[in-house]
Order: sequence, then structure tokens, then C-alpha cells
Amino acid sequence: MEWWVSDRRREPGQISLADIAAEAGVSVSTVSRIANGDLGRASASTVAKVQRLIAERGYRPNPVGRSLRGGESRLVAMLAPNLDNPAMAAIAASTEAALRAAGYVMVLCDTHDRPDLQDEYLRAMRSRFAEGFILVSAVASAELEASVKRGEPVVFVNRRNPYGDPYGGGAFVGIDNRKAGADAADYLLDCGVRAPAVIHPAELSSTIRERVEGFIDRLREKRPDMTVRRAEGAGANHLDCGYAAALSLVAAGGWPDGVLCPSDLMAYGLFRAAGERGGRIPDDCRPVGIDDNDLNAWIAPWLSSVKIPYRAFGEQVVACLLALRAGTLDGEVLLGHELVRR
Amino acid sequence: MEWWVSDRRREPGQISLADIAAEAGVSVSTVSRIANGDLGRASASTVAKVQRLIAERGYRPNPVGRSLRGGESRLVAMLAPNLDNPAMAAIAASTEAALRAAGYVMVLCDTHDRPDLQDEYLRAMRSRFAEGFILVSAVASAELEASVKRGEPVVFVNRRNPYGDPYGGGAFVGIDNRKAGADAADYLLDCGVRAPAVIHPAELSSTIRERVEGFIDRLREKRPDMTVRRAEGAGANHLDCGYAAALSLVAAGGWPDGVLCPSDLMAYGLFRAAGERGGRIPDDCRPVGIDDNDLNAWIAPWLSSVKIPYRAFGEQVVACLLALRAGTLDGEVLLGHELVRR
DNA sequence: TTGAACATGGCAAACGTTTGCCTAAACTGT
DNA sequence: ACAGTTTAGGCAAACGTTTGCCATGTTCAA
Repeated sequence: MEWWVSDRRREPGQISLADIAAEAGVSVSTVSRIANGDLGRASASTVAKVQRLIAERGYRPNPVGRSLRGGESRLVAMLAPNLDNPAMAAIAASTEAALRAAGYVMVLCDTHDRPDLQDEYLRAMRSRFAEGFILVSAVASAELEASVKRGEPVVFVNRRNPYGDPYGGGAFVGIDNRKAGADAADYLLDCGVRAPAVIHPAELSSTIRERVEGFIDRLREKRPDMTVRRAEGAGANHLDCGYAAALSLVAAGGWPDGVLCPSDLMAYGLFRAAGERGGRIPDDCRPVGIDDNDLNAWIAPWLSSVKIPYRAFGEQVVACLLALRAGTLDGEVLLGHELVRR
Repeated sequence: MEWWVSDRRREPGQISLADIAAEAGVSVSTVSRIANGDLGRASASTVAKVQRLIAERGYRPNPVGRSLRGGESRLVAMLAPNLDNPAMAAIAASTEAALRAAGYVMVLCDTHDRPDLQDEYLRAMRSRFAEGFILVSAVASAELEASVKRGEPVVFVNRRNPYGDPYGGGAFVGIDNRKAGADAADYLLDCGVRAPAVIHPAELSSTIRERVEGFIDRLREKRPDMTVRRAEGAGANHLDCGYAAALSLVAAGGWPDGVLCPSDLMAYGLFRAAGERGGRIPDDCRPVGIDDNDLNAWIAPWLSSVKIPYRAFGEQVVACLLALRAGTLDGEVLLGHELVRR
């Protein structure tokens, strides 16, 4: 054990209630009450003296002692599938800011989309008395089911609660994915596309499925005779998936004149495939993405995309969490989206 | 106070030493010792019984109780300036993985490059008994100075310890920025560039300054008669800076045939400016970046860049941290970089 | 037979906080 | 003057853990 752990009390940084109490000549209880704003239980002079000392010595209540006592920990855990994805980073950043504004500290855990890691973090955070959980694109897992069953405050982002059915769905922040897909379809039709296609990962998450379905349904509705080609690709991430799917698409029947990429990263994969296979983007093949990564405006002028307001997610997530804790949850929050033409 | 906080003991998820002790008919101390691997202090039968119960009930020591006692918290705080930057996200992701492998939990805090927020997080994490701090691109601040002075385990990433001088520099993980700049210069010369330029943010961080200096020094060394144009741009982030700097560059004297962008984001800003002002990239104006953002391979085929192995940072950072805690720090770690031609 | 060594394990303090309950003293009304 | 109430504040338990020290009981050697 190192000195800064074992002897930390000798350091001036960490003063406890007991230090203040000793110096003020009162009991720990009195200091605690005054520090917590319960001013009616001590004489005005005591209150003044203690408050002065608190300010002077810079006392700040120790969150660990508080947590242990069973009170609040001011800790909220966010479990996200991978920080590399710019969309996740945007959600994490905005949520962090909103939580800080609400007086919480956010712990960010990277689950790599693995149920076992998700469970491990869920356990670790629970035993640190996290007061809430934010699950971005959650996967089904045993501990998650336990959390939901126990009624712990969990907010789901992007993907809905996999165990929501019997318990009323739970808190959710996201967008209307079917409508986003439909908007993308409208855009391609508007551009005069006649032979559209859609690419998607080999295993479909609910989010991606909804986007693809919304896209196809809208096309069928507006152009009943139009056929929509479809290709899937495997890969560790959406970049690889998009690349593989695009290659398989062009191998099967050449370049379509428009293609839905249900995430921007897949569009990037398509772009690379086009570069290698001589497809001209967007002239010959017009992609439309969903996400609208912030970098698009800078380096992907060829990509129109449905802008998802990830930067606005944080505020909504925190509002949901607070409502959940107060017992006044009002269901799911769907934020608006808007197609950005480039 | 909500039920899941106040009555959490009724839930099966949280069993304490006391629960096990009661069921085994031994004292809490005995269970604690056995749980911590001190098997010599109890009879074989007791050990077996307690171990069975621990496994059966799934007992896991409560980190909060441990922290309070003054032992380990297994908590490490990473303070990063902004998660939006893909380089930061890559560092965060790899560090998180390495810390998890070492049995730690990482708390990620977004300081927005503000000294006051950095201080707030430093305090908050200290009072949660964080066992170490990782400061990515740290700024100077009062609490940071206090931490360094007290000898708390701090690893600096990207930017060196601003208070390192009197205390021996401290732990640092990064690259040789001057050499990275020099490599970029070699590349441009190799491409036959004759009128190079460099753009950079209005206020120079030490990192950026070193890159720019390395670039200019190498050019002077190899081509003493060559003049290097220089433009700076202001903005909230490197994208805006790069854009503004590029505009000012071209306004002052047209497009250079090669330009150092000391971060990839600045190169993206330049790209956008070129798109608007009719500069042809990379044919007329060849940019060279530093970072080599992963997305470059997919959507920025026009950008050669010095690849910084951010994915490898995590392992080194954690090694540094452990060495620091063990008192065997061996100074700074400079990782290699390599220019990627596109 | 007696002392020492060892095996086994419990007690209690400590970490920092919160809070129900208790105890004085002072004050109020009659 | 006395009962009742308010004011001011302390005591101690509880949260979960770790660990130095103490207390038995057994074994062993001289």
C-alpha cells in the first residue's frame, strides 16, 4: 500500500467531518447537519462558526462515506458498445455534460457489444451503488434482465429494452427509425433514382432492421413496381460490413443508382468499395446515410444523410433518468431527425 | 430516497460478508480473510465451507466498503479534453480495455479543455479514492499542481506534465512530435513540393508547436533557401481552425503546393476550404496530416498522414501507471509513428 | 508436569457519513 | 412554582470491509 493511500489523512486535501467538528468543538452530527443545510438544529453562532470552518478548510463531503451509508452516490453508469463509433462518442459527450449539470458523475464503460462484458460492468457498477444506468444499444444479458426486473433505473438509448415487453417497455431515447428509413427513400425518389438498393450488416439489430423496413415499405408504397436490391455484408464493424456488402452488391448486378446505407459508417465502406471498383459516387450511385456524422460536412460532401441529433440525446437521457427516479416516467422520447442534402 | 437504494439489502444481488458469516456460523473477520485468500488462518473444513458459500451465493466484495476502509478502490480516472475528437476516443477505448484487463475500472471525464472542469474532476475523483489519474492533453490548473506535488500517480498523455520541471517530469506517454513534423517535411519534399506552408491554431499547444517546429526545422535543414508560409486560424476546434487558417493562407498568397496540417482535423478543415475556394486536393495542394484518423483509409484517400498508434497507447499508459504505483517509474514512453502515404 | 508454541477464530476499531433518539437547559404559560 | 414545550446538540448505530490484537484450545518438548 502506498503512502498516498494509507496516509491520505495527513494530506491537506481530505478533511472530514471529524476534523471540522474537532476544530469547532462540536460533534460530528452537528457538522453533518449544518453541512447538509439543516440549519434549524443549532444556534446561530454555532452555525456561523461551522460554516466558516467548512468554507475555510474547504470541506467537501466524501462521496464514498455517503454511498456506504446508503445515501446517494451521484454516480451514473453509461454502458456503450464502442467508443470508436463517432455516434457513440457524441452521445457519451452530451450525456456527460447533462449529467454533470445535474450534479452526477458519469462512468463510461465500453462493452464492445459483448453480453458478458455488459454483465460484468452492470455488476461492478451496481456494487458501486450507481444510481442509474444508461444502456446505449444494449444487448440481451442475464444481469440486464435482473436489473429490469428489479426495477432499477435504466434508460435505453438507440435500441429498446430487450426485456421491455412484460414490464411496460421502460425508458427509451432514440429516433423513429422507420421514419428515418422512409425519409431516405423519399430523398432517393426525389433524386430520380430508379434502381435502388439497400445494404446492411449480416446480423440485423432492431435499429437497423427498422430503418431498412421503413425504407423498403416507403418505396413499395410509392412505387409498387420498383424492385429493391438488397445485399448484406459481414464484418467487425459497420465500415467493414458496408464495404463487404457493397462488393457483393456490385458483383451480383452492378452499381445501383441509389443505395440506402443504414448507418454512415456503412456508407464509408461503400465509398471505399466504389473507389476500388470504379463506381462514381455520387454521380452514378447516390448513397444516402443515416446518422449524419459531424465529419460529413467536412470531408464527405458526397453523402446526404439523415441527421440524428445525438448532441441532443444527453439532455433527454438525463431527463428520463430523473423522471424514472422520481417515479414519473412518461414513456419513450423520440427525437426528430432531418435529412441533410449534400 | 428510493427503494432500490434504501432497501437494497432485501435484494438478492448484494450479499455482504455478514450474510456469508451468519450462514456459515463464523465471524465476519474469518470470511473476510478467506475471501482474500488468507487460507492459513482457519481450519480446512471452515475454509471449505466458507468458500462453498461464497461461490454459491456469488459473494463479491463491495468496492465502496473497501475504499472507505482505505484499501483499494480499483478506480482510475481518465480526464480527456473532448470525446468528440476521434483520437481521444481511440485513446480512451484502448486505455479502458487495458485497465479492465488489469482489474481496474476507468472513469472517463470530459474536461472540455477547461482548467476549472479539470480541477472539479480531479477533486471529485480524488474524493472517490481514485488510485490513479490519466490526463490526456492536460492543461495547467491548481489541483493538478497539487496532485503532482503530492506525488499522486498521474500519467500524462499527449502533452507533458505542465508542472514537471521541478519534480522530474513525471510519467508521459506520447510520440516524438518534432520527429513527426520532420517526417511530414520529408514526405512533402519527396513529393517534389517547392512552396510549402503550414497551418496551425491561433493558440499553440506544446504538442502542436513541436510538430510545427520539427517540420520547419527539417525544411530549413534540407532546403535552406526555401521559404515556408505560415497561417494560423482561430476556432473552437481543429476543424474550424484548419478551415480559417486555410482561408487566410490562400487569401494571402494563393494555394501552396504542400501543406502541413499538424492534426488530421485541421486537414479536414483545409479540405472544406479547398472545396469552397476551388483548390484541387491533392493535385494542386498536397496536405500532410498528423494523427492518421482511422476514417482516412475509408473516406479521405487524398490525405497522407503520420500515423500515431493511439490504439497502442492504452497498454503503455497502464504499464506506466502500474510502474508509478510500484515506485519503479522508468520515465517517458515514446511510441513510434509512421507516415501513411495515400 | 509445566511451559511454550501453534492452530483457530473472534473482537473491535477504523474509514466518513447520516439520522433516529436521547438529554439537558432554557423558555413559556398559568 | 410547576408542567409543558422548544432549543441545542450529543450518542450511537448502521453501511461493508480489513486487520491488529486477544482468547481459547491443542500439541509438543523438556
